[in-house]
Amino acid sequence: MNVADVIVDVPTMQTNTPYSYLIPDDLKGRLETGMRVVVPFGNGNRKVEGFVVGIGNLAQDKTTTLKSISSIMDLSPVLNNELIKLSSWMANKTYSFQISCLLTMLPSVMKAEYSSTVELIGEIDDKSLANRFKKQQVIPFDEDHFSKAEMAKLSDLKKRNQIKMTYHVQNKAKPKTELAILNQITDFAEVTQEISKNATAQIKLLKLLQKFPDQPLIQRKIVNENAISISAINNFVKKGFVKKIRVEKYRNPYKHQIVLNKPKKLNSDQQIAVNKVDRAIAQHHDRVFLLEGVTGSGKTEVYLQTIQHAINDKRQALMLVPEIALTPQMVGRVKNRFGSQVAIIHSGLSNGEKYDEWRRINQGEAQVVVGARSAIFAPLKNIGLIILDEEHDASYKQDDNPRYHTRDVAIWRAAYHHCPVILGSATPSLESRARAEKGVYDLILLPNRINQQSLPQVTIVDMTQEIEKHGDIFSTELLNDLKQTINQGNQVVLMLNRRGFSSFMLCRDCGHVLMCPNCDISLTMHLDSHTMKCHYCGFEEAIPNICPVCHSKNIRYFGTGTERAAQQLEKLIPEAKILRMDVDTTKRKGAHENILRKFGNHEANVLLGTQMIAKGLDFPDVTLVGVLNADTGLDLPNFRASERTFDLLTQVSGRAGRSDKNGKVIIQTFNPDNYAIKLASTQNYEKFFQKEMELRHLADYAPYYFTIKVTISSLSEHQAAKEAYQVSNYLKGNLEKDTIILGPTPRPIARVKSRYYYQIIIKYKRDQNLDQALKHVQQVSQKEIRKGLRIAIDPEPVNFM
DNA sequence: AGCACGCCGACT
DNA sequence: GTCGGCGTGCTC
Repeated sequence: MNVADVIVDVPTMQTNTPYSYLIPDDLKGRLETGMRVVVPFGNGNRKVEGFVVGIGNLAQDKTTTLKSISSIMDLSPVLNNELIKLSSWMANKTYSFQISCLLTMLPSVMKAEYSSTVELIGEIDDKSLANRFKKQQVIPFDEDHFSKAEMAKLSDLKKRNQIKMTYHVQNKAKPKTELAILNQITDFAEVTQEISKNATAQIKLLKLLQKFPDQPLIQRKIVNENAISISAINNFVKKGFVKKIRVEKYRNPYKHQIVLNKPKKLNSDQQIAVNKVDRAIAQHHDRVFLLEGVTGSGKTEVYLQTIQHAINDKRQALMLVPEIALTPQMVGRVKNRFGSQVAIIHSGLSNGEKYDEWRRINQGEAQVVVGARSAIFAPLKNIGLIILDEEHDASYKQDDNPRYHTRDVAIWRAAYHHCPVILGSATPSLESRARAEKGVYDLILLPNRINQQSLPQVTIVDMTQEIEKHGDIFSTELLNDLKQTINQGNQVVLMLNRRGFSSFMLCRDCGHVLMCPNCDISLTMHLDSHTMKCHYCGFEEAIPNICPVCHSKNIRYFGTGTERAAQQLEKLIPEAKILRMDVDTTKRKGAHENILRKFGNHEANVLLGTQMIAKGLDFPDVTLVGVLNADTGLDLPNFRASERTFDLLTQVSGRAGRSDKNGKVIIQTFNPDNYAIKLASTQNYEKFFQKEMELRHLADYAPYYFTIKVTISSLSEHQAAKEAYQVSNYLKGNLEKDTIILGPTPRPIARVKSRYYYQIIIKYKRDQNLDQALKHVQQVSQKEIRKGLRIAIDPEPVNFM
């Protein structure tokens, strides 16, 4: 056991494989698989972080001389075998580097920080450079801190050994540690002879060591629990019988004095669902259940009770929710049921807090983990149940490398742990629902709202008939209902899926539309910040008074965002007290909770927001929901546009009438006959599913075909286009005949952050050559990649912009 | 990624 | 003639 296989933190195609390192004697016995290490890599004395993925003996046929591991970064492993296996599966499945997968599975503080220093050894004649070394011989090396001439001088000095570069790998993850001792004795009989008979403390310590010869013993515990003094321990250190080391300090699992909520009584549908899942938990069966329940049907109670069963079975539960549904309301329900056994991972935690929570889970102190996408990698060791709430939600797909889908990872982990998965939704993804149809998943229906509440009454308002009357935002019907609801003391949720005040500026004289200088997208006006903003790259500039092209004063702003809607509504209904909730008002930490708390306390009667208000909110006094423009998602260049619209409308409608009061929903649209809008108004998922399946079948899209999006981008449009055609030609020549290749085409928003994007869509049912062809593409384009080209391979993309 | 090696153009 | 530009290969 003298060699460790290490995945190094060098994310490239060529280094995407384990490298072998010798384990130096002083690290033997301490190094374990799953630990992070610092290793030398490449020329000079460059050091990088790496993950030990295996320990073994040096293969006989290895002729290369191996380098040695420099140091260990962790006191105990941060990865178990399951997660190491998962990372390699994931890398393969998402066409990404294993190191990227490993790093996304862990809290961000585990990614090392790199820096380097230069030490002056000889003399330098260069004046400016000599100045830098005036105060000290060792200075930090930062490439853009030195001029080009100085850099040249430095590399020259280095060649002549006049300076020395040192590379540092900083570990940002600093768990609390405490002193422990590690046994060094091999022959206990011999040592026993050596110790004087009246040294009682030493004899006691020796016996303790003999009992646990291989594990570190915590000094504090030896002193407190065995009544052995520190001086006896230090004596042993002097004699070389033990070595002092630092080990991670384990938190005391605190017992929370919290009144736990009792399980609620289930209706018969819920009971059937719970029973089915329970059976799978008990039988260690990795079954996938699709729990399809209308909004308000009590899915959460099913989750909570099945989680309880996993715990009763001495196993753990993992519950995933979309980030925006991770509201205090939802978290509260889980915490109140399971108390201190719950770990919550949400975006509001600082990196340090996330690390603490992660360690708690890793130490086995949490039995239930709740979190958004990345929580699927929680280091639970004995999972009995995995839940994906709102399984259709787009946020479950990671939009950059590694482009994994949480659902796939969940199913992989469930298979590993032999436990069931619940995919819950009122509007399942077509893929999941189709799988349930085929019997791959087990379909469980919750067709009724709990307590026999009726679904809210939904009215579709045709805005093409309304536009003349009140500007273009509020229809007469919605205004009347708003007034009525507010006067009755009830509350309203209004959704407008567009941020800002106006979505674009148009010059009436020359037709110029103000665009982002870095992206092919118009700038949105924000009154809050008095700027024109780009929603893609964050560019901001002052709001112009005149057209920047023809200098005409005749400029107008079009398109309505949440800001303008709020302003208009204040004018139209003065008694409306409005809370606005969108990316702009929730940026600050805790702002999200704040807004919802205020709304819950009736400090406002209208909650106006973007799609982030559609999910999970449960306010009993909301009796009216208004969708100001149901069309925003419909014309996106995405084959899931209808699905998204149906989902969004169904979700937001579900916010109305959740207690004993009846709810009403008004959907304003310019496409009153659109099937997604019509069917959402009756919450008819089944019919929508049938209709959408027909269309997907006709257009050869999911779930009938798998999709892969290949995006080629570069700062040079020419390079991107050229390479895109080369890639597409290669694929056309190497994929099977019934695989469909669309493109290359410029992406719908062809330029973002000054990069030009081309994309190719591959649609296939089964293609044996696909994997190899795509890997070939990644391999072959290395040259272009060096010149700034990027190739992103995205299996089952959710975003086409 | 980061470094060395090696091959070509523009300069004291 | 040499210096240094960048294209290419390699890292246990």
